[in-house]
Amino acid sequence: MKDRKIPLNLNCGLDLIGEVLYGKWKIRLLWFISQGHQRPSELQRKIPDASRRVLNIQLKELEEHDLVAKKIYPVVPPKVEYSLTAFGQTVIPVIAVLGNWGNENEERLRKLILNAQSITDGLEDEVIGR
Amino acid sequence: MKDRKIPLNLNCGLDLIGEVLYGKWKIRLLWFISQGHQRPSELQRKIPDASRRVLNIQLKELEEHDLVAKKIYPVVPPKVEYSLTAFGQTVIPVIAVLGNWGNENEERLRKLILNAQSITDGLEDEVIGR
DNA sequence: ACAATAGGGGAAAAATTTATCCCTATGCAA
DNA sequence: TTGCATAGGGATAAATTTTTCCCCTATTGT
Repeated sequence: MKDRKIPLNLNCGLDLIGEVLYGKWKIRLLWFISQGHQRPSELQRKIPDASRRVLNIQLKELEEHDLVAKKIYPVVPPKVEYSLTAFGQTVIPVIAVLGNWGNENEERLRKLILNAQSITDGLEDEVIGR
Repeated sequence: MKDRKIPLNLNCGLDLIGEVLYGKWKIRLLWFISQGHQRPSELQRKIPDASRRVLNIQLKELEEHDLVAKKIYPVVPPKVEYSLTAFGQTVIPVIAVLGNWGNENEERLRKLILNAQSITDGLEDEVIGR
């Protein structure tokens, strides 16, 4: 989150949760941390499609938003562990609800998404009274 | 959603729901439609910070993902109404969970977010005198 | 004739987010 | 000695998303 030209909306609960959860990998980071995968290298292996850099950045944002805590052990090679804060733990059930909906509708969603990707000519809009 | 250079992940439920709900205004669009605000101009008034263009685009994506249905009445001036599909209705409780968490933690989130912003923006040191 | 209305869409610019590349440091194993 | 694992960061490029600007439809009312 850099200097913004476009101001944030923080009007309602949806804006607020959006602000802390929006980010390509954040939800997954929270999820994997809640599953006990706490070290950066572990998280990287769990989320191989993300670059190391972005994971660091998003972890730092999660930390700034007090959803995760970071513990640095002063050893060499470095050792770091992330854990959920008490506050962070309260968001896990919310994430679970998201994931459940996705899982329950897995096949359908997969089809719809892939289909939408390939459609350029668009759907036939339903026209009333023609 | 144009041609992508970076492939989608559609591995788990979280990926899938992310794919259909990701978009700055989509969740709000679904929410307001579920509240009975169905016409584009109404939605625009409800979400004045979004450009008309993006709302159209995101509505079209929601339509392609079968979360909303669009009815075009062949009258002049044009009349259009969006409504949730049966499938779309199943995602409303999920959105409600998000919103509730945000509302329950409203004050805290607001502080955390504004605070994090000023960290990365670099706090202007208060200059005494000058 | 012309504005107002209600809805759309193309092109390009701006904003934002992610990815890529290269660098730091230490200790251990081959 | 080289390579690997650990963690992190700066600079820059690329990808993606959103905004801005301008144009279009067709009818009704002034």
